[in-house]
Amino acid sequence: MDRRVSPRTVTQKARTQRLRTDPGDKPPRARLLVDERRAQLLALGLSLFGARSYDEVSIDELARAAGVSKGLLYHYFPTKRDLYTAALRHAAQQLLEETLPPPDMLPEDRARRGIETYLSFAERHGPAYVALMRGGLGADSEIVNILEETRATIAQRILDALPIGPTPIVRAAVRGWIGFVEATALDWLAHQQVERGRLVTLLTGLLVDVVGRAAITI
Amino acid sequence: MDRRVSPRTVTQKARTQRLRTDPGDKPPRARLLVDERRAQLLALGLSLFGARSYDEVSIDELARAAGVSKGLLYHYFPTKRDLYTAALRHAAQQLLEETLPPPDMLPEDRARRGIETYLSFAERHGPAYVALMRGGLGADSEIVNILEETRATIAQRILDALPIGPTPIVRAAVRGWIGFVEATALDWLAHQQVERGRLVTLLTGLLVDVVGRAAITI
DNA sequence: TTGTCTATTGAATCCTGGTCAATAGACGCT
DNA sequence: AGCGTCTATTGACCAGGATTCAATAGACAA
Repeated sequence: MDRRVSPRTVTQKARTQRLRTDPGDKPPRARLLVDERRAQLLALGLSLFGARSYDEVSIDELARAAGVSKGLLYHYFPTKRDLYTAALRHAAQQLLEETLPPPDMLPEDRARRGIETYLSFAERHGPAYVALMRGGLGADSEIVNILEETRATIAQRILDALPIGPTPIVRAAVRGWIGFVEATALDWLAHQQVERGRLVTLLTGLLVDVVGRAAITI
Repeated sequence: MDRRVSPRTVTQKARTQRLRTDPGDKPPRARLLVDERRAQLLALGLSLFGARSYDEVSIDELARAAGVSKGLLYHYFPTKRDLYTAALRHAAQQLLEETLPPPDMLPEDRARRGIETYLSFAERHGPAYVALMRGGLGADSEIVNILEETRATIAQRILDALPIGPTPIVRAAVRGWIGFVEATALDWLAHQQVERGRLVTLLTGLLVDVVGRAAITI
């Protein structure tokens, strides 16, 4: 990936005609603030990577959809993978922010609120949520880590609220419960066969079951 | 991907020298039966794609590892993705075969046996199992389908054994439980912090909890 | 031995990820 | 207003990996 490109022999004529291919047909360059442009590209990346798999979305397509050149994409993100990673990380951070319950709630209400806001996020950010969930499916360690760190944060919120200390099996059970939540959330997004409130009730009740079961599993 | 290649202008000299670059250094062509060759390529694909991510494994590398030409790979599988897909499908079929409990068992014992054989498969086929679960970066719909069909088959085995009819929420709960199993299986493979029998007991007990909870969730 | 079928090959082609020199937008200063 | 500076933006170019394709050789039957 660190390619040594051969020196370019640029003729005098090519030099003067560079970037001047029929300028009459092109809109003028639109220069944005760095933050604005970066945010635009992240949102677009999430949108496209949420709808199709990573290698189905080419840099060319991303550039066309954003109305910019490929070179600009590389100005902001060193590689296509970096854009993908940044977009997923952005979605993960949003998810964690939006699912953090108020600290003055009772633990039982916090769990329910957390699950409610989780499903709400999944619904409002449909493709971005799917991209995040599927991104973690890859074997690329950096991207798996984004999702695993997100899960670990959520797990820690749960463990912090438990009246018992976290044994390995309780940790594993909480991790499994998060897998349960993700599977039902994706199933729910895809099929919409269960009413949301009912799903929240199921997930909340199951958290208690899971922890209880794990605590007594010898 | 359906590329129209321009007609090749092959000189008379190039035509007679085709496939004749220093034949003294090459082993003779080894022609295999179609089934044998295909099975070889699937096993190799699973091995390599299980160890590294999809786009880290090139067609060149696959060909070299198999001791064949790139052209042969394309003779058997239309694209690199098709080889990948076929390999995953093969792993999924193996998983379903090896986790099917004997039909004359009691339902409770079937569930435990199913879970035991599932974890056993995950352990024995480590990287292949992980590849199946992770499917590749932002897995495309065909690959997601392989995994979803596998899960649906497992879910149907569970639902068939239930004394109650499957309402949408029971279906969702069973789907969630499968998510739970997968999450804990992957966690267990990665960290080995819980003894396997204990995990089996947890998962078996939780299946009862999950179904019971779903049945009463109004 | 000859003919036929097709698995196998390696060179050629193309597309996508990435590079890079030139340019133009934006701003500050005189 | 004009000039200088910085850098976002561009489009042509490049290389490697995915794919194509015409030629060849292995295997079998007559």
